[in-house]
Amino acid sequence: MTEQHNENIERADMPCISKADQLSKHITGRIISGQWKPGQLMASERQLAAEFGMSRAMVRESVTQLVGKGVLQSRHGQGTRVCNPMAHLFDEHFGDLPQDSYELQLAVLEMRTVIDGEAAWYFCQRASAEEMQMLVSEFERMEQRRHHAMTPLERAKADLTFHMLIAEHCHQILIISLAQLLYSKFFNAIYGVLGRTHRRTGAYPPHIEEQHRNIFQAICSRDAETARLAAEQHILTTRQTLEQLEPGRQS
Amino acid sequence: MTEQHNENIERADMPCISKADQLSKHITGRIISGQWKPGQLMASERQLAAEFGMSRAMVRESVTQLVGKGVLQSRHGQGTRVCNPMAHLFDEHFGDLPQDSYELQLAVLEMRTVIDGEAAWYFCQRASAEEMQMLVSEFERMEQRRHHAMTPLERAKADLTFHMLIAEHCHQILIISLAQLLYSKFFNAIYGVLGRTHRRTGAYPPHIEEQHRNIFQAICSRDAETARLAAEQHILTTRQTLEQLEPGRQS
DNA sequence: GCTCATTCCTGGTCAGACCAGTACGCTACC
DNA sequence: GGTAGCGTACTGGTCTGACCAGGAATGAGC
Repeated sequence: MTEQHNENIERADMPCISKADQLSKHITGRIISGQWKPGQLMASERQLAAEFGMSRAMVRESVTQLVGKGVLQSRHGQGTRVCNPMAHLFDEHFGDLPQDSYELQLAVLEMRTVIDGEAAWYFCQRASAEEMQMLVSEFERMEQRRHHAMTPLERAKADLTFHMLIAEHCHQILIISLAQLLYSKFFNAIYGVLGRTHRRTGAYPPHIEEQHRNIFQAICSRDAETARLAAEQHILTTRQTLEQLEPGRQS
Repeated sequence: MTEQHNENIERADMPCISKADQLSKHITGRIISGQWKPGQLMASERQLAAEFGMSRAMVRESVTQLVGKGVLQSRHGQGTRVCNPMAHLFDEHFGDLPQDSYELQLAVLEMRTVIDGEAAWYFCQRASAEEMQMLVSEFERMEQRRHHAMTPLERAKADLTFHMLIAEHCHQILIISLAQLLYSKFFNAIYGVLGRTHRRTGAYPPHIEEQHRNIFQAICSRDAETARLAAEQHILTTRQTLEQLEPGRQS
């Protein structure tokens, strides 16, 4: 019986699946599962060949397939990277928007509400112990630098690091992809508000650190729902800060 | 000046174009130009490698790319074929239509008007001397068998051969692709009328041979416009034959 | 502290071999 | 004469090991 079954399965599956195809599926799986992230440098062809017990020729064939599909991108002398599957759509729709438009900043905050909330939620559910430890270390580093004088750009980069660390390790391909695109393409739209607040008040918005700590603590206790709420609240407060900076434009 | 130009061209083009990519473009070009037809078996990887002066590995990489794009299809032990670029669309829209429906037969004749007309036109313009000679030979063979008794199926196949010979060598990828699909998918819809006429009258529609000769002679003199008209007239008369077979359904 | 050359790693390319399907022609049997 | 069976000569699939060329990191020399 069992043998019969196996035979059928083999008959149905084997005839068309070459080794290269198998590898392609495996790689795609790793990407979809978030194990390999967009932008990440893959292991070299030689390493992959060793890891999967096949020749480099087969790895190359598989990589060629995936490059053709826009999943991977290889560069001579540099390596092969995972492409961001959302990049194309993102560029298409948000191509060359002016970064300083008020409406764009609101729209970006709208998106951040979803992305940062989900990122915190998935991080709680899926991050490994090592990844959690990375977050702890990063947070401690931020706390230490808390009272040092920082330029708006430094401050923005520190904030970016915190949020991206959560997103990058949330093991959810969609969130990772979108977070990368949002934070890189709209860096100015996101962090311009920091500079403007600093210029007017001589300090950064006061809620940031406390809310970061709220997110951090919820994540530390793996409380996904609380983490999501804390992340959403963080964006909400940021929105209020933005609205106070542009008082005439509130609806 | 010229050197400068070359440099610029190289700078713009070279950096990203690998040998495999070059071959892919070359192969695609041959297909688009009608030099390699859909369904045709390509030269083997070893032959291509020799022809293009590169290693088989590069040919394989190129073929892998094109298989990924659905341009080629390779089968172990058999070879690599050019795919019909219209097959997907065609299947999508005309999936499992009943072959005997009157409306379908009319629709198919409508399409044949365009396809056979254009095929004849392009054949006049683009066929090589060898291809013209092939048509002459085929036509002479048909003339010889003219008075032999033929079953409807044999008769249909002879007709198919004549029309496909023109289409296959018209050097127009779109026409070749569509003709292949139309004549293979709708063989019954196209040639059912032959059998029915034969059953009712004991003979085949009398106009066919004369009109084939008209098409043939126009093509022989490379008179593209006349050839197109002759082909269109052929389909028109076939349509009238069909309508006479189904007298109650004329609109 | 910066520049430049070395070095190592990457993908790109090649040659040659063998395995595993498929097609085709030949042979031998019915 | 026709057909089943077999062998051969192809095809793509896979492996090995080598070398070239581009990029990045490192360290020596200025």
